[in-house]
Amino acid sequence: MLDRSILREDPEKVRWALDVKGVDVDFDETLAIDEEWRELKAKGDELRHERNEVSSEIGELKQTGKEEEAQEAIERSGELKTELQEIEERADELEERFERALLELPQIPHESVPVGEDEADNEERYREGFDDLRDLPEEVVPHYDIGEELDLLDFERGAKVTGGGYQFVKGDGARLEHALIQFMLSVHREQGYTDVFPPIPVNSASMRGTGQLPKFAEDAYRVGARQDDEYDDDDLWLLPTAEVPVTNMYRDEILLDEDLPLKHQAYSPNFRREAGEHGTETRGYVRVHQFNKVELVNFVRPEESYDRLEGLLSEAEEVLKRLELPYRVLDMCTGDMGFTQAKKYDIEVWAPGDDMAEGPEEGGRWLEVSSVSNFEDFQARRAGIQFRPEHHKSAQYLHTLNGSGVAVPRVMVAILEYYQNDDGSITVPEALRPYMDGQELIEGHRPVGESALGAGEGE
RNA sequence: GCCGGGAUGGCCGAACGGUAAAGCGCACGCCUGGAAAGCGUGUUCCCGUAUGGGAUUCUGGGUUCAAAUCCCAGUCCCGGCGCCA
Repeated sequence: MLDRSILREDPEKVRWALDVKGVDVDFDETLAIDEEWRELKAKGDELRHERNEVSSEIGELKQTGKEEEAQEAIERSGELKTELQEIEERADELEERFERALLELPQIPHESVPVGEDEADNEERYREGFDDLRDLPEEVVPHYDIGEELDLLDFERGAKVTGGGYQFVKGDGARLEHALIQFMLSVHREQGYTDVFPPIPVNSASMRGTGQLPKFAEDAYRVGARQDDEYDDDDLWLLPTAEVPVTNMYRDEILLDEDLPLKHQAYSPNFRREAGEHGTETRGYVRVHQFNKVELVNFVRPEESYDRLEGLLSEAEEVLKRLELPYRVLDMCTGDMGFTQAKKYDIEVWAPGDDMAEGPEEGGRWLEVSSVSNFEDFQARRAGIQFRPEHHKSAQYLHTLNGSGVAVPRVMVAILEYYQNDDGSITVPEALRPYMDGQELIEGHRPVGESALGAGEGE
């Protein structure tokens, strides 16, 4: 949420943000609402002042036994009440509209962000890990095929048990995923993160605090209600990212200066409806309705947030470096950045299995595994998270940042493809072996059930 | 799930229909060679350049000229009973 004073003092800046982020709202109307509200508010305050005076007069008159005069004053008070009601009703309505409009204004991008329309305008900052690539098989088999061949991924049964977009990860695949999670958590623990195991359902107030609501209701799963039912603050949703519970952990609180910077990491499943995403990327373990992620959340002093953004980026990168997976880092442009962010980097890992037009020269494709963002005080203001710079001073909004400690499934994809061997087995990255009882190779399993027979995979 | 009690500033805590005490903490000022103590002022949000005004006792409704206070609904906390990995 933007500070309302910025709308009054520098509306052009807001207009610019709307333009470069490609957000379409009637900003002039919002300004007009604010103006009219202030007028009514002043008038209402005046009437209320009068009424307060009359009211305390009544108190005095009653106590000194002047019943008649008191009666007169009571009548006068009644008149004021009617008048007030009219004005305040109108003012309340305007304020509500203003608040709602305020929630739909996006964060203003930082001056260092490249201006652009869509992903084509993102700027690549650098690549890592391409100098010393592994020897790959002639044809790298895409993860969804090799995952099924080795019986590590099972999309059909996931669809049977739950629905399309859900999957079973099995055997060594499941072990690999567990290992990845534990590995990430310990890397970040070394970097000074405190572990948090968050609740999975979160209420609407939390979803609003981090910016998922009201604009993105259709992307999240409702709990105990129909998707399109109206919702209030206490209604529940399945978390789309652990950012929601972890950031909102301190909602409506004031932290102490010595608490900062505060670094939390949270492993959780994430639930996304991916509404309207059909046709693009529905295959495999890349865009699914439920996936695991280790999320990094930082609470910092405002003047430190941009340094911390760089720190957060390298903390997230560390995971890929230690896994020796090639990747690149993008500076996201204004149009591709998202509603809540002031600046954002994406980390994309190289998955060599599927050649795609947008991929690197080596073939394969890029997979976004992490977004590292600075929200400045946008979320803090929505969620009411403040800190006290010095014990005496008044509280001010802190800055929040977050980054995926990389999304687990897409790293699984990269491992299944990049660590693939000629004989169709998968080498376990060295960094993960301690988390898999020293296992070095994944050779797959014999599938269970007669449906596998026809595919030539059975006995 | 049922029954009972509760929610007031950064913290503690009074007022229990007449318009939100006191204390602690913290800051500023006075005092001091300096500090402590002491004294004074301040310490939520909104409108206003400002004098100033308004709002605010968990949230939302209601009763009343007037609600922290009474009534209804909800949320959370505490205690008891029940159920339960």
